Order: sequence, then C-alpha cells, then structure tokens
Amino acid sequence: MRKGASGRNELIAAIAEVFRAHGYAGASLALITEATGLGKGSLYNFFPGGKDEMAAAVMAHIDHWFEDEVFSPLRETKNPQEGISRMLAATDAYFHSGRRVCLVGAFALDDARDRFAAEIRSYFGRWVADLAGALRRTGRQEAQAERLAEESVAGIQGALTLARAFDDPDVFSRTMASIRERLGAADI
Amino acid sequence: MRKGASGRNELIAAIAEVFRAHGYAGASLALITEATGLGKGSLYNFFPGGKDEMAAAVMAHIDHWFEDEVFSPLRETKNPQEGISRMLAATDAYFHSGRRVCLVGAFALDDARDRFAAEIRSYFGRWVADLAGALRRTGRQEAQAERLAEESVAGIQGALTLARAFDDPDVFSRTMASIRERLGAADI
DNA sequence: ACTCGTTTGTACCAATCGGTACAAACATCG
DNA sequence: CGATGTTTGTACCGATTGGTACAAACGAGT
Repeated sequence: MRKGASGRNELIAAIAEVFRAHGYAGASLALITEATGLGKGSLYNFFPGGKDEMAAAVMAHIDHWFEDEVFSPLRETKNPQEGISRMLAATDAYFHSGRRVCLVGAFALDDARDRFAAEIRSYFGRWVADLAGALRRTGRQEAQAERLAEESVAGIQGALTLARAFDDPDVFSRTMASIRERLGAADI
Repeated sequence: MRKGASGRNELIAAIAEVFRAHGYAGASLALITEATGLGKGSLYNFFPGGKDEMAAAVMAHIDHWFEDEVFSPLRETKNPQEGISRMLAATDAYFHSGRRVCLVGAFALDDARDRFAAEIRSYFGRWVADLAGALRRTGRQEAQAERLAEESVAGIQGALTLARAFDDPDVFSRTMASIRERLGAADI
C-alpha cells in the first residue's frame, strides 16, 4: 500500500460507495476500478478473494464504525438519554441526513443476504439490543423497551427508503425528529 | 398467449418473484427463463423491450394491485377507520406477514431507482397521501395526519427490511400491530 | 384440410462478467 | 548501488450477460 496506513480505509470507503449505489450484483469490477482508480491487479492484490472479500471488508468496516459511534455509546454512556442522543446524532451524520443509503439494509433485501446473513443479523441485532438496553436504563419495562427499539431501527431504515424514493432527504430528517421524541419523551 | 387471458398475469407474477429475490441487476434472463419455464423466444415475444419492459410490467402490475387493494380503500371507504383497517389487512396479506419483500422499496435503494423513479415516487406518494387523507377524515389535523402517514409507511418498509435481516417474520407482525394501534387510537 | 398469425426452441451475437497470470515498475532498506 | 518484496498495468481466460434471427411447431377460423 503506497499511500500510508490510512490508504486501505479510504480504498474500502470508495468501494463501499459502489456497492451502495449499485447493490452487490450491480457493483461490477469495472465500476470498482473506476471508482478507486485501481486496476484489477491492485484490487486482487489487496483482496485476493475478489468481489466477495471486498464486500466482506466493506461490511466489516461499516460494522466497526457503527460499533464505535452508534452501538457502544448506547451501552457505555452513563446517562442513557445521552447515549441515545449520541446514537441519533451519529446515525444522522452517517446517512448524510437521508442522502445516503444503508448498505446493510440494501444487502438484507437483495440476494446478498444469503452471503452475509450473519453479519446483517449481527448489525441490526446489536442496534436493537443496545438501544433496548439504554431504554431499559431510562426506566422502561423490558418488553416495551424491546418493542420501541425495534420500531425505531425499523423506522430509520424505512425513512431511508422513503427518502430515496421521494429523492427528498427531509423525509429522513422528519422521521428522525419524531423518533428522537418517542425515545426521549417518557423516562417513566 | 396459449393459457388464456390470465396467463399474462401469472407470467408477470412469476417474473416479479425473480426481481424480488435478486434485484434488478441480479435478475438474469437465465433465472427468469427458469422461473417461468419460457424460453427467450417467448419472453421477447411478450416483452419486446427485454428486461426493462419486464420490470416495467411488474411495476405496473404491483401498482394496480396496491391501487385496488390498498390505496383506493383508504380514499373511498365511507368510514376512514375501516379504510385504514382494510389497507393494513391487505398490506399484511401482500407481504405474506413479513416473509415477502417490497419490490418497489428494493428498487428504490438499488440503481433501478433511476430507471423507475417516477413509478416509485408515485407508489409511495399515493400510499402516504391516501393514508394521510383517511387520517384527516378521522379528525386529525393535516400536519399531524401527514406526519403519521409518512411514519407508518416508513415503518412498514423498515419492518420488512428487519424481518428479512433477522429472517423472522414476527418482527413485521409486531410492527404492523403497533402501527395499527397508532393509526387507530385517537380519533380526536 | 388449409391458411394465418402466434408461440416456441435453438443457434448465435458482441459485450461484459469475475478472475488469473505475469512481467514491469516501484519503494524500501542494507 | 544492489537486493527484496510490494504494487501495478496489461493481456488474457472461460462463462455468462442481454439481445437478435429465424424456422419449426402450434392453435383457431374457415
């Protein structure tokens, strides 16, 4: 890797955008070559496993980012309401306020789900479980916390879909505001 | 068409399942041939425009079904609460209680969105607008009705994503129950 | 039985797919 | 400078892609 230690992360980020825009099947090596400026020789040098390994690396990269910025604040912040606020802010930033799509969600719909079933399940599973944990710590009952967490994550995913469908990021912002309210309101 | 008038609808339904399972890019003619039992000769006889026309026919087919079973009850049922109930029941039936995926939603994420932007926007637009109309007729204020409708449709889409991700249709059923409650509760 | 339009299978096309091979160009370090 | 391991571009591979051509098989009407 020529460009120093951060080169691989930037490379993975560039590849991620291709998968995001075209899905697994639609992300051809030609598109990846174009997006990264790297020929097939380099690509297969960094990812000997080919397209599959590239997608796996992208998934792992996303997973780490969410673990650090979204999930772990939910678990480890002393004040659960602050953890929830941090997760909402990070989520909003990550999805560029609705202009960006969730690759894991897109893979879940597509037949890439079979390939990455474990990673997809783990990603959403931790999101829901960690949010439910924070909600419990605000005083909510377990069943209610679980349901609210599930609905919130689903709401975020659905809002991303609708924002893309309408080509209108405001849909996402409005839904995020509403979710923030539902999650914040009662700490009964 | 040999098999009578309903043959085309069945053909479109079979093709729809291929797009649903593999996305636009992943739905190869080989898969469509296999799923329909029809050779390329027949396929291009019925859809001279090729894959694009097949996808367009599938989209139109879905659009008509939702118009008849989901949107129009929202607009035309005298009692708006009954219209909402009918739309929820039809939605649950269509998505096989969470075991089936929303093709329009999947296309919205994928790069098929560019091809079918108008159809996708119209589909979700009518869903939200007609639901908001019914909510207004229950006595809600316009702004609140609009927001609730948008969140409900987003919630349905997100629940489909999560149900696929967890491979657990119950996620969808739970979310649908919760949406039913939110939509039914107050007719203030 | 004969015709006529539809439906079907097969063979074929150029383009692109993901992937491999490998030698030239490179950076790094003694 | 020379040696060594990494990075890169190019050429190539068989398989598959979406799409076309077309003659044989078919069904319905007379």
